[in-house]
Amino acid sequence: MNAGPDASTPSPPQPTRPARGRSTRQKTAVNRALDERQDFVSAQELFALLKERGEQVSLATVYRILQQQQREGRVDVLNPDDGEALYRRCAVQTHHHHLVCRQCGRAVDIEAPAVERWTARIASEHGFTEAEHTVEIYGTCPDCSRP
Amino acid sequence: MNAGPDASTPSPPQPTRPARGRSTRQKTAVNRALDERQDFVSAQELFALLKERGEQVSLATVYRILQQQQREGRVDVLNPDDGEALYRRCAVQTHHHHLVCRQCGRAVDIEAPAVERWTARIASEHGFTEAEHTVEIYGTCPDCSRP
DNA sequence: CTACATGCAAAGAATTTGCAAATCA
DNA sequence: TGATTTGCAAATTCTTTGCATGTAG
Repeated sequence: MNAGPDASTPSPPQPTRPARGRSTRQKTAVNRALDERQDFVSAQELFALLKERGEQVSLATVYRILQQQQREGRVDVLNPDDGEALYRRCAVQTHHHHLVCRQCGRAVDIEAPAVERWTARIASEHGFTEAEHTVEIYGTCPDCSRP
Repeated sequence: MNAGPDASTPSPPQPTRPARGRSTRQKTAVNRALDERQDFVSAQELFALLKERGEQVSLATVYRILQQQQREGRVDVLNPDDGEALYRRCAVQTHHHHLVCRQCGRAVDIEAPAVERWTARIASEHGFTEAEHTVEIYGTCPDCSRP
């Protein structure tokens, strides 16, 4: 997507694209859950969470809403090795990375212009074009490592 | 990129465990294919490739061999967004990253001590322990971008 | 009213697993 | 021989889709 990591771009005053489509009970519920729990969660977890809470939203709809928001750039997505995608409503809308807790999904947004520049340089040095990159750090957060 | 014998490296943590288990026709075939085609391929592609070539190996076995080698640290695995894991026999056995062509799977090994240090620092600054990271660069290689 | 949203169940895909038969050492 | 390996098919998981019905605007 982002072909030229341009860290020097001044934060554009265009935060969240206005939510598309109609406003429905389901979207509201999903959004509320995402806003409250600002940790990475899987679609299935989110679904369980909503159900537990009494909200009636089908799993398919959760997936649909999630991918719609992904398209709109309103949620960040992670693809860990274990085959379950993780979603999160991020504070920052600009390109950034994450330091994620494996246990609870809690995450810290990381911005690192130096890394952006580095990846761009590596790619161009090897003649690769349209470079994108993936940089995520996984660990155990202070709370979860406390015995 | 340069992964050559580094005499100055302090005793490297024994990465290449001797191939385990028995040697079989199937393992030989899979290994040969992996060694020849040193690009990232999915299990399914590898399976098709072997079949095409006349080698008789079942898909399940390809998966089993691949995950065994992964455990042994003999292949690197990538988890792109599109849900298919990609495997590759790497020249380097030490920790490194990749610059991968989206089209053909061709990859360049990248070593970047600075990035390693950076991720470790970020994690510890936030009190995260047992930090690991994912750093991959995707792009279009010179050959594939040629019209 | 009518295009978009949702629910449900079925479909898909990638990967794993149970188990009997084949095979390497 | 005897423990591994393999093949095959069935099972699992996460995710997507088809279609009839519901509903926001």
